[in-house]
Amino acid sequence: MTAQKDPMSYRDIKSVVLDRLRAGIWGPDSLLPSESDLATEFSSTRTTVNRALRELAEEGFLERKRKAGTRVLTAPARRAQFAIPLVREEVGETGADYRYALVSRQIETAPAWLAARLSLPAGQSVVALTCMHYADNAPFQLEQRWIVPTAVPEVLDEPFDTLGPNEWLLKRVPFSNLEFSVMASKADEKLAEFLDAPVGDPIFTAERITWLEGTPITLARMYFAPGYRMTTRL
Amino acid sequence: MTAQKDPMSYRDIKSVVLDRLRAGIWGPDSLLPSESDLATEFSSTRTTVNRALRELAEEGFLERKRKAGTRVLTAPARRAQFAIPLVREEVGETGADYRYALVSRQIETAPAWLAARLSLPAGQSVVALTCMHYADNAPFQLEQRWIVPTAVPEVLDEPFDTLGPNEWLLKRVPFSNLEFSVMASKADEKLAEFLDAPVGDPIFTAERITWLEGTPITLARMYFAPGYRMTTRL
DNA sequence: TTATTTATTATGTATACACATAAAAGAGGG
DNA sequence: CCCTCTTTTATGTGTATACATAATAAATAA
Repeated sequence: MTAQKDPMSYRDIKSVVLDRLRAGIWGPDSLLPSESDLATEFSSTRTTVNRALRELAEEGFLERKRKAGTRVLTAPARRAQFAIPLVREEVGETGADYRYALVSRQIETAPAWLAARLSLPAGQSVVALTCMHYADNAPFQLEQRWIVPTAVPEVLDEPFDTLGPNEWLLKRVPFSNLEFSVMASKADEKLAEFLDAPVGDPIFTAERITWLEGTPITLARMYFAPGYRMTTRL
Repeated sequence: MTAQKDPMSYRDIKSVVLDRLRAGIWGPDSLLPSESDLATEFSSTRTTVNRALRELAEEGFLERKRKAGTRVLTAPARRAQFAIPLVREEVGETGADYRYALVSRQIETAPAWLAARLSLPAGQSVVALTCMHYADNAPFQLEQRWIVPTAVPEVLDEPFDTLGPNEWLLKRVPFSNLEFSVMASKADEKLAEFLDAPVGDPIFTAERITWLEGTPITLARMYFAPGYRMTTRL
C-alpha cells in the first residue's frame, strides 16, 4: 500500500506510523515490526526509524522496551502539555491590551502555611504582593505573591509599581525548578471585588512555587476571572 | 572547570548545560557556543551535542535557529506536562481501592450546547451517561459523558454497568485526536450530593472531547471531589 | 545610499556503522 | 518440574560523515 521508493524523512515515517495507528492497522496493544524491518520497508535506515519511533513514544503513543519491541499504547496521549501562562503574553495573544497594576506591597512574617509550603524557618519575613492584570481594562487575573528576600535581596528595594513580579523575577533568576498546580477555589469578598465576580463563585486558580537550586524563592497564586479555562489539543 | 576526558553521553551534556543555565553562566537571552565548539569542549561529536541541545529546546529551555545559533530563553520551561488522568490508575496510585458505578444511562437528543461543541446535526441522538468513580468508597469523580452512536454503533448495546465508558472506548477506538480543558465550576445539587460536598462549592472540572479522524465521538465532563488539584513539577 | 545577489555559517537531517544493554527465549542441571 | 545460566534480539546510544536549509553577513550593483 504505502509503497515509497524515495527515502522518507523521520517526519514522514512518524506520520505514516500515526496514520496506521489511527486506521487501526496496528491496533491497541499490538507489537510493531522491529526498527530494522521498518527501515527496510521505508527504504530508510534504522537510525531514522529510531528517531521517528522514539519521538512517537515521547509523545505518548508507543511504548518501547529493549528486546521486547515497540508496543501501541492502549490509552494514547496520556500527557497533556499546557502552556504555563505568562500573563502579558496570554492577554496579548487574544489581541486585548494588557495592563498591570500593583494593589499592595508589604513586608510581613511568613504565615504558617506559607512557611510550611516553602520550608521556611519560623519567623522568616517575606515580601507580600497583590497585583492585578487586566485585559482591555477588564480584570483578567489577580495575583498574590510572596517572595523570600534572603534568596533575592534586591526585592526589598523594588517597588513593583510598573513591572509585575513575575517578569521582574524572570530577569534576575537565571533558571529554576518549579511546581505548578491548578485547582478550583471560591471567591471571597476580596477576590469577588477585584475580579468583578459574585462572592462564592468558582475561581480557576493556579499556584506556582519556584526554587533556585533547592532554595525556595517565591510562591504565587493566580486567580483567574470567571469563565477562564486552560485548554490543550493533541 | 568541567574538564572531562572521557566521552560524555547526551544525557551528561544535557545536565552540564542545565547546570550552567542554573548557575547563570549562560544567562537569559545569551547565545550558546555552536554545536561544533561544544562538541570539542566535551570531547564528543556534533551529533551527540545536537541531540542534547535539541531535547533541551523541546523541553523549553533553549531556542534554536539555523545560522542564528542557540539562545537561552528568558522565560524557561513555559509548558507544563500534566498527566491526563485515567481514573482507575490515578486512584490506584494513591493506594486506594478503585470502584466504578453507573448512575444513569439514557438515549437522548443532543442538547444544543453539545451539538454545537461537537458540530452535530440538529436532533442527533446521543447516549448520555452519568458515572461515579470512588477511591476507598469516598467519592472521587463524577463523570458526565455523551457518546455519539453514529460514530460508535456498539455503544447502543453496551450497558456500562461494570466497565466505565472511558475504558470501554479505549478498547474500541484505536487512536484519536482530543481536546482537553480544565476549569472551575460550581457544585449544583446533583454534584453536591454525589461528591459529598456543600452546594455552591468550587469543583475542579476537566472536559475532554474526542474525535476519530475528524468525526466527534464523545464529550466527557469530569467533576472532581473538593480539594483536588492537578500538579506538575519541572 | 539602498536594493539585490552571493557567500558563509549554524543548525537540521540522513546514512552507515559499532558497541552497549535490557529482556525474553532457550538450554541445561537439579 | 523449577531454577539458573547462556544466547539471542530489539532497542539505546555514540561516532564519523555528508549534504540540506535557513538566516545572517558580506559583496556588489543600481
